[in-house]
Amino acid sequence: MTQLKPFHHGDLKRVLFDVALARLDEHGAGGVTIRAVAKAAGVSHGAPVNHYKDRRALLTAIAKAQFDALLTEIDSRLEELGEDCEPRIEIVASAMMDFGFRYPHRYRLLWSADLIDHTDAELLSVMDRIYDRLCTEFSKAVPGRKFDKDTYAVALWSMVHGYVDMRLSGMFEPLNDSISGAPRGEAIIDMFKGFLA
Amino acid sequence: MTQLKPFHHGDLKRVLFDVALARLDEHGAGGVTIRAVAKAAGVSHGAPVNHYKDRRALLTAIAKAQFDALLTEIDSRLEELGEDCEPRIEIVASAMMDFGFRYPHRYRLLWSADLIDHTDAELLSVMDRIYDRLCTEFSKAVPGRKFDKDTYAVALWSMVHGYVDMRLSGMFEPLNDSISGAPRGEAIIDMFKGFLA
DNA sequence: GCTCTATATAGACACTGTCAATATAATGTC
DNA sequence: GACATTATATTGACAGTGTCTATATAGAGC
Repeated sequence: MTQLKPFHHGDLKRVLFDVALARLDEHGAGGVTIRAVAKAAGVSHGAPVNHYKDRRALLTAIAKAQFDALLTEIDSRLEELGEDCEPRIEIVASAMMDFGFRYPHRYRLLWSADLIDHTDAELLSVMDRIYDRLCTEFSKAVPGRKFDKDTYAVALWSMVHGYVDMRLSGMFEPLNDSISGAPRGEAIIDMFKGFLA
Repeated sequence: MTQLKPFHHGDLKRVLFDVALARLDEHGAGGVTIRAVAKAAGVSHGAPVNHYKDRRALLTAIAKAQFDALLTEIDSRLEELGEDCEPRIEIVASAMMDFGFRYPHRYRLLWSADLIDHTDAELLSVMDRIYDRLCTEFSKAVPGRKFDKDTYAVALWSMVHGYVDMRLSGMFEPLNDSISGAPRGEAIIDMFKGFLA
């Protein structure tokens, strides 16, 4: 029998994660404090340490889950598209962009070196897999070019990341006008694609 | 006569700025606390409020100064080069990149929406002037192209910013191997230039 | 001399992360 | 069953933080 308020929560790790993610979306990473999360989860401020050793570990876990979700989304879109070579690079790029504009605080967290641990092995692993998707598409799309596929992949990912990051800082144009920040975002991806054609 | 420790510091605003900048370079933005800066400046923790109304204002002032310095550097390099059209875009891009790799914490601060005020009029003004430099070069370099100069400017700035930002997160390759992060950075700029040729 | 303003101090408040000591629940072992 | 061990949660403390208040002093204007 589960009591109304058992001493052992049972699923606290998951609840802490969910609460932290909700607070991230609503208040930004600054709103994800150990004490606020614990309070929202209905436990004392000392409870979370049993599941996340410190705030950094909690935020890193959230970041990792976001990269996982992004990779899943990319693979899902790629699979849906089949092996038509040409538009596949756009798919990877626009999936990243869509994610950034849909979840600005989550996206910002992914690149906050002061908040998460960018040397975490699992985090690096999923980032590498995303990077591999880009490289794979480029090695198919531009076989005999001046620069190697890594340069193309780095350039495109950099461009997409830089665009999202600067837009989230209010640069170029306000975010409100379109949820996906599409017009200019699509334009620069088109431009990049055009360069390869 | 200046006493050894006069009540009125006389130049506290400047000292606070300098101390804060030094702490930023050494410890990152997290090390720039009002109390630590006040202590290093030899005043009480309540003194800074007379010169910077809160921590955000202090960090925003520092950010503004960095953009000013970057613009000055860009203009200096452009002037040195003369009106040869072709390599001027590279100059703007590499000046940004050099700044980012030389002063990682300063660069990171420029895009920390939670730490500085990106609606500050003076800040926006100097950012606009940097953006204008890019646009000017593109309007000279690519007169009759498929995309307007803003798209090129946004794309290049995004690419450069994204590359620096991700490298500062440890992405792609370690920062240690070269202070300027040059090889891949030069490659992606070359690639962009090549697209326009 | 005086007043007014700018500037600095000191203390308080409500937060924060993290650690240590303690208490309780759950699990494994006999 | 009883007992020891481990996992989990509570509570309190500590050193920080930004920011607000009340207070004190310096300097400038008259």
